Amino acid sequence: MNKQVRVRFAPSPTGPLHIGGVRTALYNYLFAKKHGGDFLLRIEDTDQGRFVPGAEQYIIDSLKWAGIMPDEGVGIGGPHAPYRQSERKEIYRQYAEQLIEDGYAYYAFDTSEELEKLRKELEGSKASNTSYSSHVRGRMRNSLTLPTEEVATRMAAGDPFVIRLKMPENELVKANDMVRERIEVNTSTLDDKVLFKSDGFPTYHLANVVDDHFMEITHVIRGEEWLPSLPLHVLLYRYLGWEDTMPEFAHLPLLLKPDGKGKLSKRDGDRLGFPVFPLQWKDPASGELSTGYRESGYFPEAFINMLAFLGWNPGTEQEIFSVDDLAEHFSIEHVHKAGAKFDFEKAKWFNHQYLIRRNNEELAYEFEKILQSKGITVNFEYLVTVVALVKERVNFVQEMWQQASFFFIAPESYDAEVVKKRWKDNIPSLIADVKGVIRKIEPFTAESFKDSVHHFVEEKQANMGSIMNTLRLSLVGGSFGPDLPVIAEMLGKEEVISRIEKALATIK
RNA sequence: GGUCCGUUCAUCUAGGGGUUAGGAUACAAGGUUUUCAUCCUUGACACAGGGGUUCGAUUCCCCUACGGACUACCA
Repeated sequence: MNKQVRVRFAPSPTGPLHIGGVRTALYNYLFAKKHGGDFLLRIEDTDQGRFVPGAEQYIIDSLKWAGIMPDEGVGIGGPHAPYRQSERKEIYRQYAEQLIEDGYAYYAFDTSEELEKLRKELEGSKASNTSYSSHVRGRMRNSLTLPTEEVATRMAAGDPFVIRLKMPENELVKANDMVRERIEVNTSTLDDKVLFKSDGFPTYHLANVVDDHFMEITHVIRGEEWLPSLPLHVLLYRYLGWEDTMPEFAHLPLLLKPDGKGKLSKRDGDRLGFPVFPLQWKDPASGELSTGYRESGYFPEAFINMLAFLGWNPGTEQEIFSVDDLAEHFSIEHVHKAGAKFDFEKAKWFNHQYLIRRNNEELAYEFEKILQSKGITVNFEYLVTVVALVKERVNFVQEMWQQASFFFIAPESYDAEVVKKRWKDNIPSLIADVKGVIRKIEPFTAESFKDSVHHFVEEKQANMGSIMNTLRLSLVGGSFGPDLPVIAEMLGKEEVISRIEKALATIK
């Protein structure tokens, strides 16, 4: 039975998508592409209380930026529309009711106070199962304990109720996980999960199973936080009569904090100074702004490549993969079992790798935008040459400014350390002499500049290092940058002379 | 507390009953670059611990430790 592969990414619009979510989406996408299947985006907005305006659009925009385009789903449509669970609300209740009819679920009328009381009592006891379960359901207020008439009366009166799964006692549920293989759990350790809430919405567990079934999902690839509820989901498929078409499951390792322990969170990004979101996000409630990978200068391809390697590897030593390459080589078998600590240094390295592979025109185009924002306009050909000279030295396009600003404007100041180290007492007169030599160079090229300076140094029996480095200091303002003769040629004779004069007049 | 999952260099990871335990990032040293960066070479750095099974265990099993997730009318 070679069914068409169909996978889904099903986030909740409760805030900005964090990079762990993007990775989950990515793995789903890669799996679908690898198998020629479909990747769908479903929005799980069954919790009205946690709904955050803008979060859904943020998810869509993030996926788009990352190049993870769904084949169907919210914002796209498709044969199983709608893909937003709030718009599918009417579908779920009948399945919850069906479970009750078949004896697998029941109505519960317990108030939150009663539930709170139960929780306190159970936590204080030595009970191995401290939840609403088969051990206690017999003494709670539900359709299993209440007389049939009272249940009917309550229902007719519109009393609030939930529908809970009647978790069987002492049954071994066997489930398979593509990453971890066999998982076995005794149902006595599980609880009677709420499937249908008193506000008329299903919980994740019900909605997820119903939707995955009707949307013909073949593989559920999701975060490891769902592993504990896998047995419940398996039971749900079984009780709903869908076990023969139940999808396969793969639970992905979590993304952990770079330092210390625990799941990666927004706070870590703030604390350690790196983005945890793909795109910038402004919290609608607090107005707080969080930066994103896009705004930090990451190429989406580099971001994706970096993310792909957090928990997966190709089994070879290749590390640079385009999205298409990833799709071709991806396999669940190579997903690591343990959580991955996020390594920001490696993320930067990935971006550098993509940056140096980009063609100069494209980079020049990006860099031009930054220059324009600083009020600098410059010949594009010149810019392409500058980019070619500095691209190896930066991780991000915006870093080109600090590496190349001297190509556009004369240094405003001179690196104090370099001045201290190089600008000795004999330098000003030597540099003034070099200036005279430079003035005579014709034509003014990197080659002729180099030859003239060499010749000068020999004649004066001066120290080459001190001349070149002080010239560099004069032209760029510090001890960095590409080959000095090349810089000189780019700048042109007049500019070089003027910068030397400025340095002579300014330093010390 | 309970349930489940996990544990190879600092980090991401490969491997897998017999290996000099491999690669990448970061780090260090040297070379190249008369600067810086790149680049090249080299270096240091790991199988959590204890029991088994076995001729042999880092690899398989058990226990412990540690870490994580879950334990809501949240997903």
